Amino acid sequence: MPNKSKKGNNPTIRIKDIAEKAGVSIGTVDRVLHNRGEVSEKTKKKVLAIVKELNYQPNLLASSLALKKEIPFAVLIPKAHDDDSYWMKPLDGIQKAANEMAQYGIRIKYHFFDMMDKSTFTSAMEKALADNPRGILFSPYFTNESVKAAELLQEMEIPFVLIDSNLKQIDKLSYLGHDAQQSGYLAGRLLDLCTPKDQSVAILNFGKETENLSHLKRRKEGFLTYFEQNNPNRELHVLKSEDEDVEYLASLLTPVLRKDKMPLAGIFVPNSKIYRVATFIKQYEHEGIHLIGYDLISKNVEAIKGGLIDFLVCQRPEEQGYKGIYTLFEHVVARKEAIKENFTSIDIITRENIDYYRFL
Amino acid sequence: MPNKSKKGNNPTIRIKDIAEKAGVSIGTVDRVLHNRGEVSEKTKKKVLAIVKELNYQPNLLASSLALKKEIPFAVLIPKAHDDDSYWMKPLDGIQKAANEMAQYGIRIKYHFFDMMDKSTFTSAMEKALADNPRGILFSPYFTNESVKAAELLQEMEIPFVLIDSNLKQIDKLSYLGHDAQQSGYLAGRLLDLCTPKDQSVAILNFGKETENLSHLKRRKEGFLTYFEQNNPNRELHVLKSEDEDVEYLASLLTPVLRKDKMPLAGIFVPNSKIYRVATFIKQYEHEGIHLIGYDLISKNVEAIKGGLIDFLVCQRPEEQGYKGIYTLFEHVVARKEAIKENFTSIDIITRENIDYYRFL
DNA sequence: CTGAAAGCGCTTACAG
DNA sequence: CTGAAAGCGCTTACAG
Repeated sequence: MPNKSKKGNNPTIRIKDIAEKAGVSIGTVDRVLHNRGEVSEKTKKKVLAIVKELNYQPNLLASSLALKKEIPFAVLIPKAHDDDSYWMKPLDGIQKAANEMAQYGIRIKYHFFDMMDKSTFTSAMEKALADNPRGILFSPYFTNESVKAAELLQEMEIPFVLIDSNLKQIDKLSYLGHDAQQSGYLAGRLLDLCTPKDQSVAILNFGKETENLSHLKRRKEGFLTYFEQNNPNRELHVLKSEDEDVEYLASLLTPVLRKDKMPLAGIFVPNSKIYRVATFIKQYEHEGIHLIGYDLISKNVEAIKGGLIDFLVCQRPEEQGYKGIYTLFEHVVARKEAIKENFTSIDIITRENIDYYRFL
Repeated sequence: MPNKSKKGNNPTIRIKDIAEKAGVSIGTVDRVLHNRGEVSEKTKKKVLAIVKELNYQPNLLASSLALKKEIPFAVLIPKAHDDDSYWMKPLDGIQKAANEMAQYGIRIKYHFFDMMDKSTFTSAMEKALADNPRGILFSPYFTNESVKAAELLQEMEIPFVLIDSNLKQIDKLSYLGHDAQQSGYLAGRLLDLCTPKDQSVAILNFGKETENLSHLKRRKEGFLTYFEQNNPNRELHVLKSEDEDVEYLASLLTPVLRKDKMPLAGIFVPNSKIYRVATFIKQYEHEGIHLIGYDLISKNVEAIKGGLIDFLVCQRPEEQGYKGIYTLFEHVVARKEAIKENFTSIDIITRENIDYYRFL
């Protein structure tokens, strides 16, 4: 008997329709659909054939309503030191997704680890697993520990997504984040574009950097590769600062500025610390030197609005968090395929478009 | 009696809980919640007080399931001339949203109008209204006709969102699109940044332009304002091309190139036609002139990848479509507040980040 | 191995 | 003006 649903012109197929067509009860159809066993091979085949023929699509609303059961997810990301911390941003996206999916029973348990202490990651992962989560989102900040954790998750058949940095060799549900090498390459191009070709440029790494190291390395590689390929004659300074202190920066950068010979026209910092350089530039009145850095933390926002920074490369951290949870949700609830390497856009932010840059 | 839901630690409030607390039936609670009348003032007040006290949040899943009714939306946008047309992009976003919301009963009827014929817009709007849509998304391409339509919709109390261009004076549910003026301002800044200060730049409008005119005007204003405010001494050519033909472009641009005096260093086209200039640059071997334009149509993508275009400003057309439908959905189904002027990000695309630029 | 029944939270037509 | 009941599509515990 055709379904009398008011919805749609071509009527929606319900398990009831399948049951009738197969001459079984809806309970049996459900057992087949969810592989709950206790069905003879014969009826199973029959039901599956009809499911396919009618192109049955389960009604997620009805399913979630009837299940009325929590789906626990775990999130493991670095602890944000303050409200301005980079790690607040993925968290915002995760929470937005959590709110939207609460109706479907998704419950998220957060576990924050200390970026200075590997053991906190491992113990956080243990705690997370104790809840028997149906999915995990984590940032593989400590590579070795993360690989181990990932292998364990594979064994336990718990799907997981990675954000911020990737574990290339690991088979995850999805990676959400930048192609770090390419973002460095882009930074090279931007700096090349806005500085005279006969002046030098510098890349400056902060030694006390607590961010993921493989990230920084790849950004630097990309930056250097750009100049190798496109402007090999450009003089390049590769600098490392042990300290974020302005006086220290001055002692490091002043020799390189050499206004007479090949003056320094631009500086690239492959992480969110570019605002330190901006402070130096301002205090020592070196305005005119072009600065490129990463991430929209508020000190950088201030510096870009003040005209001290030209470009900030942004990796959509909120989107990484949001899509990460969404990917888990789609996999677990809707049983959809996920994209393995879901690189987020490499966004270019200037003083002119920053006020319009937002995540949903 | 507390609810025994397995979900959540603080139990979800159901209408049943409210009914019990108020000493009425769930039918009465529903009548109050949906203002269906036929309830005494006294019980109404009592119920509303409890709703507020318990912070009741309706379960959208159950509601949609029980309603089992179509929610018709109408979409009115310009007809895409071919698959490469700009107008395919908002359509993609609209369709993505439509798919996600189909479970909730959202049904979308599309009405495409001809950008060369105002009357097709008016008749499309009439057809759209004949279906009694619960919400409308449209692009106010023809300003006068759109204002009239908007006023009619207000009268009929049909919520509507605008995409692509805005009707500032009209009270819509939401506008999704660029701040056109600011995007032109950004283009000015980018061109200024990548060209030597002692060379000239040009803005080129295509006269046969069929895109929304107010858009173009504001982009141009923004561009000119940038130079007024930041580099008033820069020589600026304001050009208008009656033809997209390369030979015509050559006759127009060659006099301006003046390699001897103040050579032309960059050209800005405030719409998607920048690829025509790229073709001219290539054919006449003027490589080295910086080009900035709009929109990721495939001819522009090709030119930016070939290194002929430096920057494309992108207005996230897919996102405009997606969020437009989502806003209608939230308003109609979830009764949420919408943001009136929801400017989309002004994205900067280069050869280096274009392959990573994607919409969900 | 299979079916009938109750229930998820909300909506609505009907009886009073 | 109000309540009891049936139903949306799916899930599950129980009886056979």
